[in-house]
Amino acid sequence: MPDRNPLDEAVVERLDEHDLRYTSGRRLLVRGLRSATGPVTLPELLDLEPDLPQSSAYRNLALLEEAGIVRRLVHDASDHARFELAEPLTGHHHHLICESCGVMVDIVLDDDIEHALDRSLESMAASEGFSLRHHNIDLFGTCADCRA
Amino acid sequence: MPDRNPLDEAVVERLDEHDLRYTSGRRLLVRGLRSATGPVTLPELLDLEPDLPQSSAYRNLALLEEAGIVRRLVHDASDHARFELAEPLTGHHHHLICESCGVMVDIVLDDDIEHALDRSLESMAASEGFSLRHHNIDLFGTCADCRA
DNA sequence: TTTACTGCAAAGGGTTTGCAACATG
DNA sequence: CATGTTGCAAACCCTTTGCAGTAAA
Repeated sequence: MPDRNPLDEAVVERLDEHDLRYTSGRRLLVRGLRSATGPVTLPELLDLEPDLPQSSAYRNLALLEEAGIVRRLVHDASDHARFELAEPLTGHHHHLICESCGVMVDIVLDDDIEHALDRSLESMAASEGFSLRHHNIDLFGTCADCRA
Repeated sequence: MPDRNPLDEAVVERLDEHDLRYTSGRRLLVRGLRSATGPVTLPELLDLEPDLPQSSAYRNLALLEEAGIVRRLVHDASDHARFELAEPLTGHHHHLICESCGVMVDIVLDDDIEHALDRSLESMAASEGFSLRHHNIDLFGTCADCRA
């Protein structure tokens, strides 16, 4: 098995834990997701990797999500779900979303803001009786192209 | 028209601006949304207000959204969209979501955290060429009932 | 009385699944 | 070879819409 890189290693490890094989279709999915600059819809993914049949792509994205390799997102303005590689493989980040064209871009906040926020969110959750697992921040606005 | 309260006044004002009437079905929707402790799905709303027919409820929620009275949310874990009264009528807030049962609860953050965050998010957006309109924070965890 | 609105039933459309053939380890 | 996986096509299910009748201002 040539061409192994750190991301593939991590993917294979998670696949093994779930008795899943790293088939050619799953390789294409991972390659397509990695080549994107943010979460992509299924049509966008099929456009990046045209050899993927739709039903297998959906089926494998669901399996990869269960294995902790993929994260599925839904965004109010789009009919399609969006997919990205999971944070353990890519690092904690948030999303900037253009309300005009729907494009989604990854962003990373300063550590000190993240920490201050974590503390505040933790206490809010506790006061409602929740145990907190993680948080999302979505920023909505208009991208440079759509304002041009 | 008796029984007007401040919320109804604000609703009527927005309806008028959009040439929409405050019909009995729309009153039931607003009453149902107001009685909930967080965003609700359509089945939940029909359960709160059983006299609402499904198609009219969906149709009116869409119109009320256009009029700035209702906000529609989609949440990864649920097949159904969720609806709440829009922030101009209720105030800025975020959501705490139970990953086990799907329930959504409104929360309000401290002003100083909101302001620090606003500044940070604004500069992130600007560095990507976006003009920022608003932000969402979703907290995911497990509610007290589901941990019991 | 004009125009918006209602509710039923049927269609729409992204996503999921049954099944028989195929690949992987 | 035993078991996971594929891809087509059909089903699913939340949501939307056409239409003929009704209610609001």
